[in-house]
Amino acid sequence: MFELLYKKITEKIPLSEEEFEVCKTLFTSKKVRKKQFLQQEGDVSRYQFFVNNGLLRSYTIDEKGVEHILQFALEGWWTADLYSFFTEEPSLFNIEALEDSELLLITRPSWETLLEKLPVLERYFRILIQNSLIATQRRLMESLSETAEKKYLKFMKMYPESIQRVPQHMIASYLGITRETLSRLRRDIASGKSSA
Amino acid sequence: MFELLYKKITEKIPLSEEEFEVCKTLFTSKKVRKKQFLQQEGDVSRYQFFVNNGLLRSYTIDEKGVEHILQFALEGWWTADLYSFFTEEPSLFNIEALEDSELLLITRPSWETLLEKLPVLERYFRILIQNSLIATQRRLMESLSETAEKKYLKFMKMYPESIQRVPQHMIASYLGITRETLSRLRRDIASGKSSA
DNA sequence: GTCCAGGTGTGACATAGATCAATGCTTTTA
DNA sequence: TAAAAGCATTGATCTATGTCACACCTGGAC
Repeated sequence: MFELLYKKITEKIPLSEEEFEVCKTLFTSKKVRKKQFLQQEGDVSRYQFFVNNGLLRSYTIDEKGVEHILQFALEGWWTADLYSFFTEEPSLFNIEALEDSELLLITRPSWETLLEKLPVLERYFRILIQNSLIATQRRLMESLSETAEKKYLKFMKMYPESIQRVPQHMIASYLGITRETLSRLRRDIASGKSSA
Repeated sequence: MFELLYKKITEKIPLSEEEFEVCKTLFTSKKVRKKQFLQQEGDVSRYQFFVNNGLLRSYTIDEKGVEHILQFALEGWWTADLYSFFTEEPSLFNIEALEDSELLLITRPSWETLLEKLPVLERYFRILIQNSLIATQRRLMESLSETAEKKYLKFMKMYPESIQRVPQHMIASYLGITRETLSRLRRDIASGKSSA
């Protein structure tokens, strides 16, 4: 149940098994089925989610009804709406299981307790968030400077596993293009007509 | 020299003046003139910068020679290329003063020392980076879903001070549009022809 | 087995924003 | 105080990508 989380934490910081026992008391586990929602737009975000196995996505819906995917979360990843989780303002994001998944959940009060009891985890979370910031900044710069095709090729390189497990129209939504455009540029890449 | 930094830190976490003395020994200060570079693409990023006063920008240049601005940094803000700073890989970013500025600089070794001596700062940096991540995620979602005009109007609301101090073509570059498009949409907004 | 929802592909057309080119400010610099 | 550099604006035109509409395929639900 907690092996993956322990592994992930100790990849970044040293933590004894005894210390880790505290974690076990503060998380709850949850199984969800494909298509199940963990959080919906308008709710206050009550949990941070750690994915033991399965696959989640978080996304917003704009005024025109178009979905925009912020993040896919695979095994070993965290996901949450940090803004809503910390401010208790209603969330703009939906979080949905794309596959049957097993998750670890932590509430805000438990999270505070966790950091009080194991202040060394401040460092773990700092590193985690820092890597997430670096990746998001890169994605932002690419979304401003690259063509649709280059963004797709980079995505394929960066997340080959997601390409297999996620429907194309969601990858399009993650990249900020329409499914039609993605379909066409895939055809061009396959036929060698593209710049790739 | 250090008042603003002390103020900013104690806004987020408690820190006595005695503890803060450690900081004073680990930062160096630097004055730069408008247009001066603090870091150039290809360099390994040696410092994190805290802006005491003045204004910096960090940006990349794509293959076509177009600039894309990642961040403006006003008084009280931090800026750095975190990826290069931590991995010692060459940076993709240029950091340049847009006004004469006074900065505090910290090197990687000093930063490590700082966190060893004052582990409570892990929390400060975690909160800082977390807020930066939340803002960057929002900017990314907006860049994928909003029109040029809406992005500009939101920018005006969010950073009215930057609008005054930064040339328009740089705001355009931050928003991911051309200076011509920004000029035109400003005209439309002013004349009331826009949706605003 | 049949039906239907979810997913993908593709053609015809529309459009937001980019590109190119020229003009006239204003500010810096020498 | 003149020249140069930086900046904003505007018109004409181009283009990558979006929009709309429809066809086809597949796998699970019944």
